[in-house]
Amino acid sequence: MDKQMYCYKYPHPAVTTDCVVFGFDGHSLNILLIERGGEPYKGCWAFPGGFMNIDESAEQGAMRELSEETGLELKYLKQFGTFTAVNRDPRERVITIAFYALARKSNVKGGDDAAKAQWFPLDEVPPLAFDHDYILRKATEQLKKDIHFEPIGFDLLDEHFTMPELQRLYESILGVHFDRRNFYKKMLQTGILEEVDDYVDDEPAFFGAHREMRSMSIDALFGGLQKEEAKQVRRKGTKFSFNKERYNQFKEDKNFRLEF
Amino acid sequence: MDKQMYCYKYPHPAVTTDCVVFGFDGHSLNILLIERGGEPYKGCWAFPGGFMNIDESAEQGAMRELSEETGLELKYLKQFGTFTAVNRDPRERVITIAFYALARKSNVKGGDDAAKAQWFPLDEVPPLAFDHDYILRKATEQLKKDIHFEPIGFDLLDEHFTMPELQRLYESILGVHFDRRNFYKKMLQTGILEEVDDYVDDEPAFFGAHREMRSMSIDALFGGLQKEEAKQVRRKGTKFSFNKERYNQFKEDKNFRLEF
DNA sequence: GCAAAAGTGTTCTTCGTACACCCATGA
DNA sequence: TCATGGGTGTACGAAGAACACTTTTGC
Repeated sequence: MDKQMYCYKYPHPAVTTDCVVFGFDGHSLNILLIERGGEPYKGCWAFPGGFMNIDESAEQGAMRELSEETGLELKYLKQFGTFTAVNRDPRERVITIAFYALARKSNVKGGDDAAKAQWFPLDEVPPLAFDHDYILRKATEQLKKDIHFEPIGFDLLDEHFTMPELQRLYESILGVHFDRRNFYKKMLQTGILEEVDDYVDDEPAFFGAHREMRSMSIDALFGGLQKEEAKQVRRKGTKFSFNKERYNQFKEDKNFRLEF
Repeated sequence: MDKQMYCYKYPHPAVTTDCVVFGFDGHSLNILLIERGGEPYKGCWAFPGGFMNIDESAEQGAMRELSEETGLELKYLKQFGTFTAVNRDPRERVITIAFYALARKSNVKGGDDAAKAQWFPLDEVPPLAFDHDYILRKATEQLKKDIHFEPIGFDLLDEHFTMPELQRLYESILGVHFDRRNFYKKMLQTGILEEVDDYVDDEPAFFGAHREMRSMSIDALFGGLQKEEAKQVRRKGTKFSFNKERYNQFKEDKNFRLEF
C-alpha cells in the first residue's frame, strides 16, 4: 500500500489549490494565513491549500483544504488564476490553482495540517512561502476589479451593517476615500439596500403595542411628533441589509453599477 | 526509452493548455479551430492546445502548441480560467489552463497535430470536443469584460484602421449597436488614437512639394481652399492608429475608461 | 461638556445620449 | 443619379463631485 506508485508515460506536474481568504474587522482588510508545519518553508506563513485529489474538482479541493486547515466552511470561492512558473516549488513541478474567498470574520482555529491559522491586516502581511506574495498581489487586484461590478462586499460584513461600516470596507479594498454624503446617495440609489428596523423594540410602548389600533384622530393628533420620535429612537447607527432579490432585478438594467 | 515511465506516490492529473484565438474579418468576430486528427473526439473541432511540457510554463506551452498547430506567433495570451471537472477528458484526469488570444486575421495553415485549422464566425461555431463549448462561452464573456478596460481591440485590427472598422469590432464583441457620432466622440476623447496621414502622397503636387516654401501671400491666397482641398484628398476613409505612449499616460488617470 | 462620528441637500460640472444633414464614392 | 457609407455638432438630461452644518453618542 505504502509502495503503490502512479506511473505515466509523460511527466505530470502536481496540482495544488490555494485560497486567499479576505476578512474585514471594521477598519481594515485582513487575510487568513497558516503557519506551515512541514517542509518546505516550514514555519513560514502561507495560504490555506494543498494537493488536489484525483477525484475532485479544484473548487472541491480548495474547499476541503480550507475546511481542514481553518475550519471555515465557505460557500463561494472565486478562481482568479493558475500559477505555473517552473520552479515555484522546490520539491517537484507544482502548479497551483488559486481562489479567493470572502469571510465574515469569526473565530478560526488551526486544523490538521496547519500549526496555526491567523488573520493579518493586508499591510502587515509577513513574507510568504512559495510565490504566495505574488499570488496575494493578484488576488487583491482581482478583488478590486470585482467589487466594482458585484455586490460581494456584503459577504464581508454581518448581515446587518451600518453605512459607515460599508464605506470603510469599500475604502479599505479600493484604497481611496469617499465623501460620506456621495457614498450614501450612491449606495441608496442602487436600490439593493434595505433599511433594517433593528431598534423597533425600543420605540415607545404605546406606538409599538397599538400600531394597528390607532384611530384616525390619534394619528392626526400625534402625526408629526410620532414620526419624529420614532426616528430618534431608531437612530443608534442606522442598520441596512443587502436585498438579494432587488439586486437580481437591478443587475439586469444595463445601467446598473456598483462603481465608484 | 519508449518504456520509461514517470512515477509518483500520489496520482497526478495531466495538464493541458487551450487557446481561444479571436479574429475579426471586418464584419464579425471569428475563432480559430482545428479539426482533431486523433482520438478522442477525432474529426471534431477543438481549440489549438495540448499537453504542457514539464519544463515550460503554461503560457509557454500554449504558445508552443499554438505555433505548432496553426503557425501563429502571438505575443499576448490572456489566461482566463482553468477547467477541472473530473470527467472532462475520457482518457485520464486532465485539467486545462485556458487562454484567449487576439489575432490579426492572416493565413493560418494546419501544422503537425491538426488535420486543418479554420476560422469560424462566432455564431456558426460547430459543436466542439471535450468541454470546449463551455470554455468558449467563458472566453467570450471574459473578452466582453476586458474590452471595457483595456485597449485590446486594436490587436484585432490592422495597424491602421478606420473608425467604422473599429466601431464594427466593438459592436461585434459587445453585441450592441452604437450611434456613430457618439462612438467617434468617445473614442477620440480618450486621446489614445492618432490620425494617420495615409494619403498625404495624394495631395496636389504643388502643396506637397512646396510645403515649406509657400510664402505668406500664397497661404493667404489659398488659405480656405487649401485646407478644404487637403481634407478632401485625405478623406478616403480616415485612418487612425493606436498610440501606446498616450495610452500609458491616460490609463493612470482614475477617470480613464474605454467603456460604452 | 467635549470630541468624534452619523446623518442630511444643493450646486456645478461632466458625461451620455439622442438626433439630422452634407459629402464622397462607386454601382 | 442614386444608394451607400463616411464624416460632423448641438441640446438635453442624468450622474458624479464638491461642499457645511446639525444631531447623537460615548468618554
